Amino acid sequence: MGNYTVAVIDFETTGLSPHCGDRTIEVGAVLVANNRIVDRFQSLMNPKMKLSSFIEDYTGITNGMLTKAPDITDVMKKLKKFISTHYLVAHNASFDSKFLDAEFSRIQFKRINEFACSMLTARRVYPDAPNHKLETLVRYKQLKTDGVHHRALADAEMTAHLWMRMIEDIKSAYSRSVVSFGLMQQLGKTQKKKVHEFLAAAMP
DNA sequence: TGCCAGGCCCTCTTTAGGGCCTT
Repeated sequence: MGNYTVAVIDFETTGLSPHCGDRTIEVGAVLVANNRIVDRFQSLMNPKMKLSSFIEDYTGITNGMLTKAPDITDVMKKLKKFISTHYLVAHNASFDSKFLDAEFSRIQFKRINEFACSMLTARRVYPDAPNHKLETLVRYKQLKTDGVHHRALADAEMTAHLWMRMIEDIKSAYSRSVVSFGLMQQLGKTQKKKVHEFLAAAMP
C-alpha cells in the first residue's frame, strides 16, 4: 500500500454554472504520488465568449490572453490522458466536477474517476480553522505557496499540499483502526466512503 | 429578452431554510 496516485484538479471558468452557459478558461492539475507532486498539467482555453470584468479581475486572466489560447476540446483531450483513471481531488469538488463533466460531455467523454473534496474533508479535520476557503487553509496550515491565488495550477498545487497535509495529520493523530471506526463516523455520508478509500490507500 | 448555481451540511430538521464554497 502507499503506492497510489491522486490527480488534484482546479478550473478557472467564466462563471459559476455550466448550465447557464459558463465555460472553462484554464485548468491546472497535478499528480500526487508517495506524498509528493510528481507531474503537472496547465493550460488556458479559449471559451469563445467574452470574460466579464469580474472574472478578469478575479483571476488575472484577460480576454486578450484567451484569444490565442487553444480550443477547450483539445485541452480536454490532453487532460483526459493526464488524469487517466486516477482518483480526483478538488477544493469544493462539486464545482470542478460539474465543469469537468460538462466539458467532457460536449465531446462525448464520460468521467470514470471518482472525486473527493478537500473542502468537505477539511471541515472535519480542521473544524477550528477560521473558515475553509483554500486560501485560508493554506495560511492556517502554513503550506507551501508561491503567493498566486485564483490561477488554476497554483490553486491545484495548494490543494495538493493541503490534501497531503490532511492525510499526514490524520495518520499521525489516529491509528488505522480509529480512522476506520472513529473519525470516519464523523464524516458526512457522501465523503465518508471516499475519504476512507483514500486513507486506506495512503496507509503504509 | 432576460433570467441566471448547486451540492453538502447544520439545525431552531426530515412536511425546510440558510450558510459555505467554488468562478
